[in-house]
Amino acid sequence: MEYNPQEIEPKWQTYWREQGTYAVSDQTDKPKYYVMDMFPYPSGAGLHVGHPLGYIATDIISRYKRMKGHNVLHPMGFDSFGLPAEQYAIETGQHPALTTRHNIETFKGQLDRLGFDYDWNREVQTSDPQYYRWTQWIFQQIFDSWFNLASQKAEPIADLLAQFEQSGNGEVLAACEEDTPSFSAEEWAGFSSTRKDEILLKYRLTYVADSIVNWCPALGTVLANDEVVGGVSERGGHPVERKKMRQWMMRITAYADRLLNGLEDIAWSDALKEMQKNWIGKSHGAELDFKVVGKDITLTCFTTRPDTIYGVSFVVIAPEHERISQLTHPDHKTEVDAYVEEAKNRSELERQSDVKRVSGVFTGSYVVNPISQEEVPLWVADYVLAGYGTGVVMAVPSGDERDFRFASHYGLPIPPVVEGTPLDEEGKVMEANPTKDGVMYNSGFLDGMSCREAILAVIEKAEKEGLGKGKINYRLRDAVFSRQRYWGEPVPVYFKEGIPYLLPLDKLPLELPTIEEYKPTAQGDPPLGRAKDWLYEGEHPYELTTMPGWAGSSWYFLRYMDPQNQEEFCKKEWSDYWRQVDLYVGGTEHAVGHLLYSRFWTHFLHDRGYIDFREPFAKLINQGMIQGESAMIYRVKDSRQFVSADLKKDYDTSELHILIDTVDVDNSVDLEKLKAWREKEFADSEFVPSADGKFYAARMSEKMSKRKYNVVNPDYVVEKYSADTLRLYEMFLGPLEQSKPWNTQGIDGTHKFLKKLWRLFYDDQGNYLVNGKEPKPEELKSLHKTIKKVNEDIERHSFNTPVSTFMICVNELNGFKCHKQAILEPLVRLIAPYAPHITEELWAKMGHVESVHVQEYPSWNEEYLKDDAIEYPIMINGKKRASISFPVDMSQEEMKAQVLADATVQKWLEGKSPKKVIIVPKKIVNLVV
RNA sequence: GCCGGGAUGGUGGAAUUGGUAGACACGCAAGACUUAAAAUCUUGUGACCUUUUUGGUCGUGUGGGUUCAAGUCCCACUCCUGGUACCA
Repeated sequence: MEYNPQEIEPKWQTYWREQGTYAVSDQTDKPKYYVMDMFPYPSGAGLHVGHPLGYIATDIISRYKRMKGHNVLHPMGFDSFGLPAEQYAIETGQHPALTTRHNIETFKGQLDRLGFDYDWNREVQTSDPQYYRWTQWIFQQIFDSWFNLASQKAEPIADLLAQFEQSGNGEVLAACEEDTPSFSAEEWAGFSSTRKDEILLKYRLTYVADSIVNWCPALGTVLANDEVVGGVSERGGHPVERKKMRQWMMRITAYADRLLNGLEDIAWSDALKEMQKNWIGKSHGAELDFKVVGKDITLTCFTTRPDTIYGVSFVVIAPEHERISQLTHPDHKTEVDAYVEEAKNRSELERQSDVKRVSGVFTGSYVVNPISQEEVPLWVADYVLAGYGTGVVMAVPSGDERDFRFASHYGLPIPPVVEGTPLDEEGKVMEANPTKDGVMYNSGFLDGMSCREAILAVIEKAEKEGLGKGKINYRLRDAVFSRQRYWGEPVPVYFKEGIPYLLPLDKLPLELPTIEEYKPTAQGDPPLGRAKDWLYEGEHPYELTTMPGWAGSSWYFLRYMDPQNQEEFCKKEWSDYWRQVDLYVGGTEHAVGHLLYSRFWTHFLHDRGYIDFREPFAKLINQGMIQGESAMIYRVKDSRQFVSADLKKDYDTSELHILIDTVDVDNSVDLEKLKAWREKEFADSEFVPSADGKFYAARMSEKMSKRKYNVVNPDYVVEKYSADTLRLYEMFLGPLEQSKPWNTQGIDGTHKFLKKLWRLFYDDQGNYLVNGKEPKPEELKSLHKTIKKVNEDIERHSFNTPVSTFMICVNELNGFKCHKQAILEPLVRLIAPYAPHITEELWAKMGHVESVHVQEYPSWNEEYLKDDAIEYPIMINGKKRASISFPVDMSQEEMKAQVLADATVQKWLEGKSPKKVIIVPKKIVNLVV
């Protein structure tokens, strides 16, 4: 009887399903453990070998913790709203729900074949109305809340309303829109109800506003900042424009400080915390008011360096600034208008690609430095961003590199104000000095102060004289919550006189309407504009945009706790039991998107009392990407000729990805296979081979992608080897966090290990070898050494090292010819989390009825690991010269005496006596002569 | 530019607190079994030197330093990689 995974793996998968082996129990006396993967988007391409990496790790932890006596929640679901299904729908007319359902079936089939212990009864799908009903419900709670800056938390809008009625909004400290008017209780009482609702909307945590958004014409929708990478869309790489649109927004900025401080309570990598910190971008500084000469306008500038106020030689305003036309002197109108127009037409990509270009125009106006009273010119330039700070910057060319470049280019003065700024012989500033280490000069009352003192002095003076104030600024923007798409959650509101109102609770879920076509309407409305009677109570229009992809994924970890609940999004009893996710595993691509948004929603739900904790994910591991191996061949430009990779330097060539399967291990291409793969393309091509007659391709590691023909599907590995082999191999490949290329070169090693494990139970003739003999000390030692190391390694989340440890143990037991039940039983339990199928089979062969996966995980006994004696290497001046065995309980003095008396040591000492003898217990003896 | 992470044999990687660097696996080589191949098993495998050796020298990206002892700690640099950027 031999190891036959094709037979045993499906057998046990069926058994687990039928027996409900992994059903999550409701017994709450056990300690809980919640381990979760980032749920996948069910793409049409199915699972590739990169997906399971994290899934295998959480599966191992899940099985390990269960065997350790925990009640484990290890769920899986699908982030099933998204663009690809909709694009496919536009092309084929097929409803995205159908495509999605089909893809999910494929995914689940593939996942099951790898033997994961998910309890599918707890599956969630974000596109399921029974799920998005609660996404809509949470949206409504956010709509029904405002952020109280005094208490630093979200509170019900009714409380705010009560305050307005009692004392107006003069005393209210709230995160709200900047154009919110102030009013007294009497004024409030006099407002129409529409006016009241309009004002309340400015306070809500989700609100409608005209804002500048990232518009992607190719995708026909807006994108969040984290969905735009380097000026193009993250998905598809299409150009993105800045456009002003009326949008739903989420007031995540109110939570900026909370999200920043919360990072201290969670075990995430420094790299990831750093990314979130940078994204939030907190900076301390001041806002200073510059009066415009001859006009009744004040421009407020944000600066982190108020100390350099005497170095201001001009002020710059962003071309998108609203008041530019008022600020432009009639003599300069033509130039300014032309500049503003040009800036508007530049795409984000263009703007970012020539960052070094200096451009700007003088407005003809002057502003007054509030501290020095000096008049300085006001310029317009696109290096100032409208979206950050106030859109106006006080330029200090001696202290800021960009200001310096601008001043040099346009011949503006560059007065130095901090000692240590590099000057030439004539006393001119040679380059900007952005450091804060120095003493002020040329700076009026600040002279002689350090930068840090001067910063405080300027803020103090500005606040006393009403010229400005200390200010903290954030890079974080409010999140755009509207997508001009069909395949997303409908927003559960209707509009009356242009003001949004919440749909009554009993009308949830507001389901997606059926439409004929998924394109935008002829008028440019989103696809929902095509829906007939998309009206509340037959007259009030519903919202036409849908929620973004991150809505459903921001709270899904809560739904797993109570997935079938029809009354609540999650019963508090269950969120109180399961609480935070103890271990969350997923890719780093969600560092500032999903991981920030779901922290935001979790903080919010906590504020409103729905859950008892603020942070969703206590520990997070970013698994590395498994890269695919691509193969490239080289076509001579404008010809049908291809040249072998080693000859490409002699030609002008272009690169072409080919199917990786057509390339042999030595990189030579099987031309017959290649032609069969793409008959039309290669049939009459000419292939110029290398000197040895073979035609070579080049290989490269890059992200797996359908377009690069380098996708490796796990099903293939499961068929050729086994699911257990794949699981072990993906772990064995290296540390979980590390990115690594997929290659199957070493996969034989892990497969061989499973066969060796099997051979401890059966010989080649199929005889059952396991016996009940007493184990020998060396066998017990080998086993317990292994148990100890594996336990410790899993506890510190090192998933690769236990595989090696298993291999060493099995090799040793084979060497001992040990087939003893007393040794093999714990061994099988030990390996079970890594290789669930083979261990289940072997466990059953040993006569057990109950699954190995509900057994206790083995723990070690130090007794078996004790050594009578330990061998110490003896080093003389850093060189190993001898090796002596000492009993464990021997004193250091005795050891020292023995070392010095040893014949070999004496020979090396050549009669000299050592200056120092260092004995490190259980490690080493070092003699210094 | 700024902020992270990293660099160890032919390859993937191990070394947990500073204590015999290279575990384990792949690959390669030799051998056993076989008519043969596959599979399996055994042995060897960092480099160089040497008069065989149980010998010597060098060796964890580069150059310095601390230490009895450095892949590990400190300083400077090179390269790779992830993030991010006219953020004032």
